[in-house]
Amino acid sequence: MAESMSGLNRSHRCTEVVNAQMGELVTLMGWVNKRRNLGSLIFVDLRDRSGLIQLLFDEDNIGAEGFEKAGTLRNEFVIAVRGLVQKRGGAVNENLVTGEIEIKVLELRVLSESLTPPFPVEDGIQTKDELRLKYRYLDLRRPELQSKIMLRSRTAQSIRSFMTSEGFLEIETPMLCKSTPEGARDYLVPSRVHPGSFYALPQSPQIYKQLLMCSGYDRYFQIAKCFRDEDLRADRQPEFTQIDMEFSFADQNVVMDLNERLIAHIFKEILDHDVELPIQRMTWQEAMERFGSDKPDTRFGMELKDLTHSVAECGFSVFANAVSAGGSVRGILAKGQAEMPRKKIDALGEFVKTYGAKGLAYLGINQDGTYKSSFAKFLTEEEIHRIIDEMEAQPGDMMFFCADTDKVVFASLGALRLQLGEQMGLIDHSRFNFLWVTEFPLLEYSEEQERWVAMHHPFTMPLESDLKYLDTEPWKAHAAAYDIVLNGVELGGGSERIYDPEIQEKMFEALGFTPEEAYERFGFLLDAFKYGVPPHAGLAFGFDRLMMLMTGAESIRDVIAFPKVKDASCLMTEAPGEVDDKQLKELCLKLDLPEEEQE
RNA sequence: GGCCCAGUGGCUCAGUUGGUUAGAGCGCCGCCCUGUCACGGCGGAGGUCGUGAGUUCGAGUCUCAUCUGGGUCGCCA
Repeated sequence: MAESMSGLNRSHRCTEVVNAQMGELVTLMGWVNKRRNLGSLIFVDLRDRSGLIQLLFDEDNIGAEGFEKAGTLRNEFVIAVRGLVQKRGGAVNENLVTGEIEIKVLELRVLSESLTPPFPVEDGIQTKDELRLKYRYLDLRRPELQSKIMLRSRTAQSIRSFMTSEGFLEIETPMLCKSTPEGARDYLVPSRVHPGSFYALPQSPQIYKQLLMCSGYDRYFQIAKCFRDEDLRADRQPEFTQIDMEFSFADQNVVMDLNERLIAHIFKEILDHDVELPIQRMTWQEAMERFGSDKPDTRFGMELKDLTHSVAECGFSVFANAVSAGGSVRGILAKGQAEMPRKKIDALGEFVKTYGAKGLAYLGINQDGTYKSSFAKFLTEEEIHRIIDEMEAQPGDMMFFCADTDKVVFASLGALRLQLGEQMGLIDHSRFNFLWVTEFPLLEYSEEQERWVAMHHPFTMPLESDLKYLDTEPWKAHAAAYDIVLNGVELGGGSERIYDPEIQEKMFEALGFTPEEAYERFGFLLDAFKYGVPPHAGLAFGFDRLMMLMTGAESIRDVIAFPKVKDASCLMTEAPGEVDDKQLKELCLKLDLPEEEQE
């Protein structure tokens, strides 16, 4: 039976008691983490979000009735105790902040009992995600998760105070927005008042923040919820949080400088880690050529080498054909891996196939100077030597090569590099390597839509030097767009924005919108640009990803209080769920489910 | 949508070439225990092996389908 806490006021959190006086009377409330019943002496570890403290129950202090009640305590009961702070009678527990003290309990109230939890509420459990997520409220009691969620809160606070001190205003933007045709799939919300019409949940506050610049707010930020109806990954949730910001009268250097200082501020304040400024910059082209990725992990080398010209005429037709088809041949060097067993090489070959590669050529140099290779037999000794020279390989080294279009070669070798870097233990996991990747292409070709789409978003300013391409060859243009990368994870991205309606209209044209379509979708923005708009630029961080990296979490789920699973459902609430006919009718909606999903 | 991995008491796992009554640790329940902190001791309960078909004299084990969760490619302005 639950008892009332009436008349008691919590005086401390558990670990805050270390600051109390010996002999002081304290009132604590929390969860039973563990009990140790020695017969006529009962120890209980009391837990709250601050940590643990040991409670001591014996009949002399709490009386017969109280002692009997203490005997009924079980894990996860919520209790309140009044008692005296004292030095432990037994050994000190070095593992606890409160290891030298304990509470001699004078009064116990059981505020709430608990069933036996379905998994242990403690760190280091191996319980399946499925069960943890169903009982998320229990999982969130575990110290390792609590520390991540609390770190997230402190980080948000740190961001707010920094941004505010830099003259940014925190302004909220709508959750019910207009659906945009570009970018990710929208989550739609039907309108009751406008039957047949839908709101969309924001993929980002992009347009609103640009309008705030039009309105003269100058420096805006928001810790904003965003929604994208796309498939999940270990670092991707359908609803997520961005640190979103926009600057007026600023170019990309202003944005990058402020964000470097923001990052340094957060890492110092929250992790006591010094971020070396300025953060290294690299163009998109350089990132692709050196690392095969637009988000390079710069914690280790093993960079790609371009062999296209060296092998263009060689006797291995796979290489020669790729080159004559306009593609490239590139390789990476795995130091000291010449002994790699065939089975492992084959596994790596299968691995790169998932990135579109048709195969993986390899060339190892044995210590005795002989070769272990899938293709050396097609080459002259001279051709082999040229490759070895270009790769800077030594006896004992292994080389891997990929020949295809640049897109496939970069994707395959970029992924292979990460895989090998991890397998060979080249990655120092204690490091935080930041990197700016700049000058992204303005457009990229969408095979699915059979047209050019904006790589960043349609409001991204082309580089001034590339404006000349807009009318005739827009795919050649690069953008004043930049991503910030941490340890190979895309943390955030931003750009200078178009503020000239003429350029914006050309951009829409390049994307294949007729002026009418562009006006239909973004007329309000184009109109706004006609009434005096400051040059502006901005950036948005993935807050969840930042927290994931700052806490060392393996999954983004560990830094989100109530995450969704792979199919975007919630195992705890079982959202999404069906709604009743009355609700549908009110919205003038009728279901038209595919055959196999009907009962 | 494709590919890969996993699913055995509450939890984590073991389970041999298919062969008696499916085991262990932790947890749980009961009794005992005055300095424990992975408390200890004694005893006990608890499993249609994710689900459904199939092969077989016989299936936790083999086959197929399916469900659930994870990872990944596509997708993610």
